[in-house]
Amino acid sequence: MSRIIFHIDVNSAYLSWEAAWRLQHGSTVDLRDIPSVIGGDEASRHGIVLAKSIPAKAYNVQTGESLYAVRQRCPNIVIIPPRYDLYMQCSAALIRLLEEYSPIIQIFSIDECFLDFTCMERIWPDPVAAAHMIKNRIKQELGFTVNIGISNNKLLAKIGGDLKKPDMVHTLFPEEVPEKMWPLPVEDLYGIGRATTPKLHKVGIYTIGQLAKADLTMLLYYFKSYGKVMQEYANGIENSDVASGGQPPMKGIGNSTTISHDVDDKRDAYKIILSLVETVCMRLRQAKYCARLVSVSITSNEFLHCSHQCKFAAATDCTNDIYQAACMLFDQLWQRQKIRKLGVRVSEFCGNDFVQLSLFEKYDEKKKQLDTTIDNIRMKYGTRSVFRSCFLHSGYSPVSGGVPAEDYTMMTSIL
DNA sequence: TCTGGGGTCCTAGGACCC
DNA sequence: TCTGGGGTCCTAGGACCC
Repeated sequence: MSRIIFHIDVNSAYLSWEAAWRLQHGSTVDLRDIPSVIGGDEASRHGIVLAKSIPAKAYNVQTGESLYAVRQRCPNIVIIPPRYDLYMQCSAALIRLLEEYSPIIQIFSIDECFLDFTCMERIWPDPVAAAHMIKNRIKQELGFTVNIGISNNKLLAKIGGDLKKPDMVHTLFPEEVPEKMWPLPVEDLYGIGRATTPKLHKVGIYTIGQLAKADLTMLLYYFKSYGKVMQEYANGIENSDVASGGQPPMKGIGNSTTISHDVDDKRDAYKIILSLVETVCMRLRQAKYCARLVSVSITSNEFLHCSHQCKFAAATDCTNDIYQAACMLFDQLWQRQKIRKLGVRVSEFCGNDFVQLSLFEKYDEKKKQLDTTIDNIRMKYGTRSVFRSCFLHSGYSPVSGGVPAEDYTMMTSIL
């Protein structure tokens, strides 16, 4: 039996949520009606566009573009700082509403999800009418608009939902693919990004239709096994389930930060690394994992990127152990280049409910207790309530990097 | 480009082993 | 040694997504 899959996507999510909040709190201006963006703080070198209004789109404002460049073209642009806690709440409210329509929902990112509508046809025989009803309820009750794409699989539902925005319902069933999807530029296909697009152009493929009908031997020659996947996608072939059974286990936890000024002093770098390790380890312990692999990455002021990793003999969740490892990795990696951004990431998880005693290290119950105590204090009184003295008057934050909220997981790259 | 931060997956090349 | 072939693991980097 063929399935009915919805893809629900909040239009310009961050901006819509901020706009809706402001209207609900007495503002007379709807940010969605004027050239506006959600953007980071330029003074601390976080100045990029995170979301844009449709009037801003008329100035060709791109997500990820620098605010400086945007202001050159559009001097009257309104720039609003991001508020992630608001976005979490809006996202959660959206999911709660959608749960009234199907128990099978896959949260794909903070502003996107898939909903399996297959068995709902008895209650709502017309899925398109149901999608309109859902869309309109979201608009009325939550104050923001969504696009809903409908098809038999997640890939087509997602591409269909993107056809025309905002506040629209689209179908993209397999029989509609030649007419609705094949004329689109090839970069509109899920999985085709900045690097692959020019390569496809080079072999004469500009539209999804051309990719769908291209010679497979040629695709395999230029793109290896990915050539086959791309061609299947271009033909609308994809059959993964809407994965609603809880979130898939996390594979890694990482935090990184762009520093407000270039760093060329090792002691400064160590402080930033510690602040990142603090966040990473708190999240690690919260998830009840221990990690075996630690990796450190550096982005230079020239945007050159490098990374280095090492493995523990036994997995750990101890801030101090991971900090020591990260510093060693940094020493081995750093060639005295000016540092713009630093990152710390841990992976290769196992449960933390037992202690793997290494042959050569002594298990230290005190270290464990220290971490647990600090976690508890921070949970109760805030992340900045306890911190290491080296941060006093250092100008660096004792804890850096964001902590995604519990009830929302990042997307996975497999649909 | 005055270019963020959080993820996942894939691949090439080298080391090592049989 | 004028040096086979294949498997596995590890590492760094790159591609993609939101």
